[in-house]
Amino acid sequence: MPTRDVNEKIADMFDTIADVLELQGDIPYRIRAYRNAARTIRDLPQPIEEVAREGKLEDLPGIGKDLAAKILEYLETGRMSKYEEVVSQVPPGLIELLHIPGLGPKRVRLLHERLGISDLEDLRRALDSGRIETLPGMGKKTVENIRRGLALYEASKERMPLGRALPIAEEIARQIDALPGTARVVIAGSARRMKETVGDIDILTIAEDGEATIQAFVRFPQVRDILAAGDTKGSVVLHNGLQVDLRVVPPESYGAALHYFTGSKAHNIKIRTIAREQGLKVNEYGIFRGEERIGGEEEADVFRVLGMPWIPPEMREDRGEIEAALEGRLPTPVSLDDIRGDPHVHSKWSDGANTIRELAQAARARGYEYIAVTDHSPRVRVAGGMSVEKVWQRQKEIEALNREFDDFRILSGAEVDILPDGSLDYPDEVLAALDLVIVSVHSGFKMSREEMTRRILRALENPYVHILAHPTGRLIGQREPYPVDLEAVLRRAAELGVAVEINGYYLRLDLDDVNAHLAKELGCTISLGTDAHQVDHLSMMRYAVGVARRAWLEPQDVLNTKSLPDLLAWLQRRRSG
DNA sequence: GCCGTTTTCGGCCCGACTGTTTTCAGTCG
Repeated sequence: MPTRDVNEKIADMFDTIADVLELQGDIPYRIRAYRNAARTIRDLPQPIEEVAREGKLEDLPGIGKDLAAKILEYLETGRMSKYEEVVSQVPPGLIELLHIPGLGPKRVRLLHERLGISDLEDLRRALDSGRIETLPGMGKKTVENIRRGLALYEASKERMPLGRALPIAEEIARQIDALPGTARVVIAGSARRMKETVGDIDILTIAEDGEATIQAFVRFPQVRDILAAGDTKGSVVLHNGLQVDLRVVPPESYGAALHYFTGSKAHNIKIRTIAREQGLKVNEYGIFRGEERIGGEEEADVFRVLGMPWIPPEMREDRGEIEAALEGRLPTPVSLDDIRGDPHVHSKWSDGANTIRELAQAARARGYEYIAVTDHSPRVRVAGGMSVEKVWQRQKEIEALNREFDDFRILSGAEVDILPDGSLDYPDEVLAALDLVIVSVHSGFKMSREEMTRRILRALENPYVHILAHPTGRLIGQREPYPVDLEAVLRRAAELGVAVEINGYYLRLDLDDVNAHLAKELGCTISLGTDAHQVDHLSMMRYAVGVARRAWLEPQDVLNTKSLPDLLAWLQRRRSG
């Protein structure tokens, strides 16, 4: 069975080939070609084997005759001779050194050729012995930078989940905003694009006195190390290890700089290429025709001069958004304002921290029309799963609460465990009495791909099921997705009218952006749920929306953009049909 | 190595910062 694991594998091989070619001083354009191809394959929603089978490898952007042949070779033989050839030419540990900030191909090569440094351990020893300073072009400061780069690399091998990093960034932005002379402040970079993890935080500001702003910034209490502090740029590492860069930009360049520092890099490259074709130049200072500045104060200027509408940051990954914008078919992605309720919330009846009343009040205060309280079923013992008896008791409480509200509705729901054989953890008569039934896998992850697929497919067949939650079970930075033929699951869900979830809990974000896009293409309805276990978690809806926007989902693709009457009709549809 | 209503060769995004350079190389975003 083809899987996207193979995509990852081939993308990694191409990236490694690019690394080695860099070390060998090959021409930059060939190196870039490998990197572009790696990115294309990594972002591909379907297994590359399918593309290969249809003979469409060369239709993929950045894949030509040569790379298509290499992919085919790997798919057919399990090996790629170019990869094996280049990898055998360098010591295995040398490639990793390229990933240390401050070390590029030239310096790694110098270290290797002159000092015999071949891996992290060699580098650490050479730093301690002071030998590196004897090399040409390696002064004390460069060596010190490499030392810091090594520490940074080891400390931050893992990127920080967006749900941790964004609140930290927002707090720092607030502190900058409170400084005297700050006119504007905005978070840019991958955090603005709502990428599921971020490597560092980029913040832009317009300030009267750049130097004073930077000096204040590097003295914020969260700061552990100051990496740079000039009059337009400051760079720090916080106590939690997160790197934050602050840039002071002039008002006339604000929009151009915001676009530039939001990225992604691939998106920016394509924008600049298109600008060049039109005889324009786009950089972080503005948009220029010859010497003449024709825009740059607002971000929309960048897109307008190139003849396209403003593209939402979450879509700027060079996954076709620029072409879509130019052709006037850029979707308007779902936004937080479109969300009318939260269909996945836990109360004290299972492992939630708050009462149903507290959850309802918090949801109502957010402007929602409804929530579904979806406590766990008994099998999930660690989560205080509800016995059938408790389901009936809870039902009474919900009915009583609903009589108190005339502009808000609590739906009685459950997150029902999918047992290893694919049956559900409540009998049908209980499911039938619930307004909204979520199903999900919480245990028995270690089955084969075929068994897991069969298990989930069987659960979907139950006519009382409305939503499949966190369909891959992954936890960012903690647990890989369980093996499953996700495409088969999504296909069947679309046929049966079962919605699939983008779980907004910051460690889940499951489905992810690529799979959520695939789900849309296959015709699935998608439910954005927070899986909140306390009232504060209701705010994680913004992460679910972020993933949805990265997946190009529009309001009509999303279950909980429906009004309460429309939602109730949708919930009834499968049961009555 | 890819790509093409400026096509099959000759391009390929581009500026800043840092350190060590005496005019610029290496790295980064």
